[in-house]
Amino acid sequence: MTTAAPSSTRALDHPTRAEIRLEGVLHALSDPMRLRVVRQLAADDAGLGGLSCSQIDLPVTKSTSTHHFRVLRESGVIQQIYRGTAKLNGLRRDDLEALFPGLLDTVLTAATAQAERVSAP
Amino acid sequence: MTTAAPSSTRALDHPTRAEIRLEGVLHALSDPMRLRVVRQLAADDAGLGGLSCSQIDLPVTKSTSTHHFRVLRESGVIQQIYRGTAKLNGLRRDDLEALFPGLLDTVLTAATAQAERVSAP
DNA sequence: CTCCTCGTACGATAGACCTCGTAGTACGGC
DNA sequence: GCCGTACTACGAGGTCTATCGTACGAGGAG
Repeated sequence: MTTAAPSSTRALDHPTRAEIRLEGVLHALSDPMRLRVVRQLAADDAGLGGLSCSQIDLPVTKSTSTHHFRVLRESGVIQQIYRGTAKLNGLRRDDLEALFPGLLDTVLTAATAQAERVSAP
Repeated sequence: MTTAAPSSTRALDHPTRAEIRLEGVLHALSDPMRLRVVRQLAADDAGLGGLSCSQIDLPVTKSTSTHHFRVLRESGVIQQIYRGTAKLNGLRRDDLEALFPGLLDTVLTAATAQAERVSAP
């Protein structure tokens, strides 16, 4: 069938706040590619409301990107909304902060520190 | 044996502080069993200097326990020292705090919060 | 309308991971 | 010296993951 999909607004499945699990979040963040995504989203976070998938630079194919975005979404780390042909991604800061206070910022700070440490002379 | 193994003090391979990677730590903490180990070690941390493997209660076989302890050690989360026939485990709080300030405590707090949330009525 | 871009779905593959069981080594007690 | 305890090593099974390639639907640009 082509199936009667309500095409007005394609909706995506997100876990509710209560469904977000710490192990899932940690697992999502433990992959270098996904950590990279989260860092880029965090950098943008202050200025805008979301980045499209293609705005985020990853050294993998599109299929793999889609996979990582899905893992991030299903673990509750990011939120995805369709906007025309693009899909906007944003961190679920409020939910994460309510569930695990300070976790996201601590991980982001740690990631930045490590990046500087690794690339340091 | 024939091989001259210095049996005086069996040494275990630990990563140096500089070798500890954030992704490795997050991955180590993203497994429920290992998170459980870390929580028990943290609970003991104030009182003693280490718990033997068998003092930590895990619903898996010993082989599996050994595996998880190894992952925790090789990722730099815990330190292991032989003491006679037992092996004492302790968190590497200083190293983790130096590399990723606040990370361990934030995760431990989050784990406790989630445990209460899940088992709550 | 036609095309082009954005992202998805599906299948495939190779590697990692969690779990276990059995056999083996190191150390302390008798 | 002999045995029991504590943990390890090795191998195996089953599942999950990361990556890719190709083919497809949805929406804007011309």
